Amino acid sequence: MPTEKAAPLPLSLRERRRAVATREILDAAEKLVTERGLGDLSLRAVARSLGMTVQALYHYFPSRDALVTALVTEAYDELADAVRAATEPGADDPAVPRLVAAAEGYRRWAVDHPERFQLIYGTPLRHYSAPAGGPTTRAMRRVAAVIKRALFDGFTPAQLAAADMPVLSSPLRAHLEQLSPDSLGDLPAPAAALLLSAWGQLHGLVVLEVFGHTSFIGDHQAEVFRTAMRNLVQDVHRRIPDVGAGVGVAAGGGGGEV
Amino acid sequence: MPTEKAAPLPLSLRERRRAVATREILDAAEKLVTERGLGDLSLRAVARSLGMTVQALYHYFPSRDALVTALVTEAYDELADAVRAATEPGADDPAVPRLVAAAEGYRRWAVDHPERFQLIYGTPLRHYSAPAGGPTTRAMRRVAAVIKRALFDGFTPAQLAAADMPVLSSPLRAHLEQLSPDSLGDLPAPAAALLLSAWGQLHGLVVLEVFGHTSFIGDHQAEVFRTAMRNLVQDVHRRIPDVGAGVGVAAGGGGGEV
DNA sequence: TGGCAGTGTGAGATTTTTTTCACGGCGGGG
DNA sequence: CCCCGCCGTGAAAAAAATCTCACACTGCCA
Repeated sequence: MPTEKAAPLPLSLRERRRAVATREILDAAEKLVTERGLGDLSLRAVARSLGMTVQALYHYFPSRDALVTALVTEAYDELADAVRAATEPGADDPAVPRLVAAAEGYRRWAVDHPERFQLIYGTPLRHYSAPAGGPTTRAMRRVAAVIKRALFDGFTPAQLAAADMPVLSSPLRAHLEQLSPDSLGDLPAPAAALLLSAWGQLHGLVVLEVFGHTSFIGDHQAEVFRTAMRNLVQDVHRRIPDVGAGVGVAAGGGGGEV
Repeated sequence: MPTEKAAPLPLSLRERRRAVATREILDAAEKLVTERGLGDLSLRAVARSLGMTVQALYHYFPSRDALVTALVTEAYDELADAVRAATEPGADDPAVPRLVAAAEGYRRWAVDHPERFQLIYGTPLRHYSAPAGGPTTRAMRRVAAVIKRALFDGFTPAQLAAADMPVLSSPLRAHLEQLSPDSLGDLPAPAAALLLSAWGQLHGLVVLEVFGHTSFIGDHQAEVFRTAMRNLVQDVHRRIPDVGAGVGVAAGGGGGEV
């Protein structure tokens, strides 16, 4: 519930009841999705599972798509929170690099909520497309921001600017550096490209697992993922120079400090 | 059409017509998917676009799911063919590493056929799940096999066995090496893990792009992808020792073999 | 040449979906 | 205190989906 903060506004009782009801509807929808699967998501089903009639829901959501949009947004937010929580200090073994912790938080949430992950990163709903520039887009960026922090916190802008990356074309450099600062705009172009690359690897393995394309690995998914992420950290550190004080980078050359 | 090979069997004319009709149905379905989107895929729609009635289709496919399975299988096969073709010698600039060529073939097919890619790697169809161990599974493995060849052809088993990877648990090693040889069973465990990692990165970037999560990159998707893949090749080569010629790790600088 | 299998149509049963409209009760704010 | 608005139900419109059953034509195989 990241949406309740410092709001001691004199909420009318009416509004409180409305908020509660809305919350119940969303919870029912999420429960329905996790239990019966994405294919059975419909206003009717949600209403049934609440013991209400379909028409009542229209007092809370103007259309089915609005409900879906709310669900998608919440899923993004929960994913972002999960990753953030996983990277918080003391959350885990401090010997684990931040990026690995973040990646495992990402994967953990995905395998714990496969349907909702598919809701976000698949396209499982007929005739639904997220409103352009809507809340889902913003929530999406929030996830990216969390990953960005997990990847780059602890590095100086100078280090990032000197990342060892192939030469990028100047149009691309310009485009990347002109983006909104709350997405990737505050990064030097090579660092932005590096982030995309890392996110790609992270996301790719999770997607393959959640969508069942690596089932032949059996019970060892977690271990495979972890080794891949350790390698990723190594590779990233090899590309970011150690000007001045290198903290975590000892891990880079060594790979040793298991 | 990878399914027609050395089959001068005395096909009955009846059977020929049947084959043609089946082919037409599949083509119509694919056209429909690419033009109207995945949400509108249904037997009725396919029938309409062929000027036939729904019931006739049941003479060719016993159910909607059977048709979908055929579509999925064909999509896998086409993807595999596209990757294979991209890696064939002379297909492209020989200075481009094989893995990069394969990756770009993979991406190319995905962005050229986004709906069919989503059909494979998303879950866009209500109440459809592929038959376990069915043709889709085999077609899936074919894709993996092509990528495996693109990654590892040119390396000796000794090199692969000596890949610089974190220590894998012995259960995992055992599991990986006991897999069927036509998937990953013929690889040393570290190489198998490396393949999964590389496939993950490759797939992840493509998925993010095709599903619209990196639209902020605009027209530069291809360039971002290409640099990421070049880095991937570098990283892979850094992990596979160059027994004999000592070029390997110098490649850190030597991404230069452009 | 005779019959049957293959191929198509017509009609329909059944289910499900989203969404709108009209109406009733209850409670809270002016 | 009273009225307006919120919240819920009942009924129904409109559309679309899969799949079955009975029937007709046609051309191929024996």
